[in-house]
Amino acid sequence: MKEEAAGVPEESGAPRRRGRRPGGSDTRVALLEAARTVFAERGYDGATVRMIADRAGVDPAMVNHWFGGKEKLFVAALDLPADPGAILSEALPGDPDHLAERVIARLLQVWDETGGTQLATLLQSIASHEVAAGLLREFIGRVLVHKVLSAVAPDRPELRATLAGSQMFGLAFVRYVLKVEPLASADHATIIAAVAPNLQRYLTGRLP
Amino acid sequence: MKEEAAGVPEESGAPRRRGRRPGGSDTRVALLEAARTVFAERGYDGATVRMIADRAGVDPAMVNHWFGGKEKLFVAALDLPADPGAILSEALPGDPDHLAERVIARLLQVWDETGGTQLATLLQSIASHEVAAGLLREFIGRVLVHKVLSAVAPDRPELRATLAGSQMFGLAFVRYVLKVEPLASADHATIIAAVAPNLQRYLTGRLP
DNA sequence: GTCTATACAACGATAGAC
DNA sequence: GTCTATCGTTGTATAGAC
Repeated sequence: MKEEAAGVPEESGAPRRRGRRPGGSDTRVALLEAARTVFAERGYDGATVRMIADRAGVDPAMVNHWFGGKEKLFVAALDLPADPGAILSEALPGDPDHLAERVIARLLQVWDETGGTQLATLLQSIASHEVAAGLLREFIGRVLVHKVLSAVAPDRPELRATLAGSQMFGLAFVRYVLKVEPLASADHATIIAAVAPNLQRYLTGRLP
Repeated sequence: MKEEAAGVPEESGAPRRRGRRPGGSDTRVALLEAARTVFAERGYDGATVRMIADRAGVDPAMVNHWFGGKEKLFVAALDLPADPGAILSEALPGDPDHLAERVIARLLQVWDETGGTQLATLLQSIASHEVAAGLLREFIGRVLVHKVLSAVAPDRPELRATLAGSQMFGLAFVRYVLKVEPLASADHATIIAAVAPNLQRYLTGRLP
């Protein structure tokens, strides 16, 4: 507990104005951006509300005011590095036997756009937090199964989707989070040639 | 590495003795065992030094004394929930064309032994902690590459190892951490039949 | 004037260090 | 064992938009 209210040891470089800000500024958006950055750098537990508020240049209490707590802010900030549904829709048209190649190529392209850091964050968040795990579970079940597989494969779409998801999840994790060589530095062509046949088997091949 | 299995007592209900312990007992080993249990149950951040010390029946200060801090204890404790090297060695003898089946079968057996919870926390620790990520990186590079692949496949052992690792990592994560159905509840035979051909291709098949 | 976004202070909890 | 730092959260007074 702190009782030293008399002395003023605190010196902030920039005096923050109290009360409502002038019309232009938007605390909510600033918090979301800061949250994405800080969660990306430190993970869920490592990121503190105070860090995020600092980065956004606002008071920590704003997190509660706008989002209702750290966890809710996390969920709001986890607003997808790229829209997976859109990516899959793009890959669907064309030869079904080469669907896997198109999917992997597009995913690698999107993942590498930010140097993989944004994806790494998402994966770490998913791994370390129940809420994020639930989000991914829902995504795999809904988008992957009913959007892709029902269009190309008749039998066991759920099993195919989870198998395909496990391969892509593992690939993403090893490449962008764990950064194991040589996979971390391999070019897209190599990865596509290596992984596409396996993914294709999960999607449309013969399963037990 | 194996530390001597000196009579390590279970913690439950044992009254805490004071002063120097009799010759046979080993605080270091007790802490390591306690650390494995607690890290497995709560993850890295969720596990506290006090919990571990409590479980080991020793003072928290012993963690600093013997290991120099929580992180160092973690590294020391993460010396295998089940020995992957041994598992791979067991799977090596036999028809090389069915190596993947044997590996997956054995891994599933070990993973499921604890209901998957121990594996789940290990994976989460790997995902959320730099140290653990480094450990896995080293494991994939050293054990997988030089122990398995050099015995069965001549070309690109590192790439094969990382690809195989990504598939098994993804499978483990989706099944035990994310618990996505139907993969989470699928029986071993189904998973083996589904995944083994893909893993086999990474291990010994034709690669670009 | 009313409403609300804001800043500041402090709380109880807890974990790691000494 | 004790101490200290810091966490997420809450209460409250205030400044500015409407």
